[in-house]
Amino acid sequence: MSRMVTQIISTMETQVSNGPSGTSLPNGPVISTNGATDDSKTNLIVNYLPQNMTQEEFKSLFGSIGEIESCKLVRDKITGQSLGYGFVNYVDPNDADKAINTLNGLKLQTKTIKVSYARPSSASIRDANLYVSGLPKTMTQKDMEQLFSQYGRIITSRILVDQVTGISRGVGFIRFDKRNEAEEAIKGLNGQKPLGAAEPITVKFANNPSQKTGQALLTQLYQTAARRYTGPLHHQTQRFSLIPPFGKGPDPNNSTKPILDNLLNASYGVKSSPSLLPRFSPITIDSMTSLAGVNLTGPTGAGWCIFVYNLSPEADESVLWQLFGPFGAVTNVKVIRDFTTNKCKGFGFVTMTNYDEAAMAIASLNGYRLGDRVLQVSFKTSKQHKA
DNA sequence: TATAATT
Repeated sequence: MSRMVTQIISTMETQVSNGPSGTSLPNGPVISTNGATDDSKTNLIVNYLPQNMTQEEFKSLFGSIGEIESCKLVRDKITGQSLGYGFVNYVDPNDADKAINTLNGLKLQTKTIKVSYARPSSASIRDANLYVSGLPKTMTQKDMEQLFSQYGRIITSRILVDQVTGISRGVGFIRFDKRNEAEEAIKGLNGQKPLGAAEPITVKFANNPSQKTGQALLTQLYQTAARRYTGPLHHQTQRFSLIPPFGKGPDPNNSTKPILDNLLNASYGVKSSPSLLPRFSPITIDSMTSLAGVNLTGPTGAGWCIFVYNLSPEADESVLWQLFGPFGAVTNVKVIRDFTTNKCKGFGFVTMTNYDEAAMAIASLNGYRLGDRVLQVSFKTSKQHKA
């Protein structure tokens, strides 16, 4: 089980822009002559969202750009689990454009989200994802795209690499715009040797990632349950009580602990965080919070409120998302602005769901140099509240 | 030899 956690595969992906089609208007919803609304310039698809991100967090993140007409985090119909992508339809096409420019590539926990225009929904674009294996280890993502591009428009491509060495694992994925393009690629390339390759490649339709093995689903259950608990870290394993499918010995608590430790450590999101981060140390975090957090407001409803001081007058919400997003679930960010000038008054607030992630963010970002300023970051206290 | 891309 713990092996599955360490098996996270690092990948590279081309960011393909799905440009909106049709003529462009400066503002407002586009109404075609038949009365149907054309949302091609306002509707976005967001991919590679963290597994634990909620609909509320999703809305909060994209709502910080502009007024949203509608948004939806897509979930598995049966399990209710996030499928890792969603849609945001803005009122104003300019905000959709702004969202792509400011949020595409944003790092959230272990993910780098992708924000692009949604293609018009249709049956012809479904099931157009191919799984490719037996690729020469020297073949790059560009090489692979070049090979497949003769069969149609490529939406995404990816070659899986060993996380430690960075060397290609010889397998990858190609998503075409249309299913029939994917079919043609299979006909043309399955069993063929790429230019100069020793072995033929296998090209077939990819399995649907939502069709998981029982064990993978159980892992996911554990992750979800573990992240929901927001107490101090050293209490986490002893308070945790999801046992039956995992316990092999007479004391399921003991046999479960190492698994949980792995899952919890994997959930800190430290790996993808800025290089300035110190190594994770539960003792440091705990002593810091117990000494400095005398007047902690605590997890009031939504989560743990963090006070961020010494932001520049130009700071905006996206800065706070970028700073705190890598550490875990962020439910809300707010930059406090002067009423008349609309400039940041030098501080803001961030709400995070989980105590351990909030503590990690504070430990890492307090004293962080942002431009020519040094940030002060702490749990919000009642004293600061009055100020 | 397996990633969360169409509501």
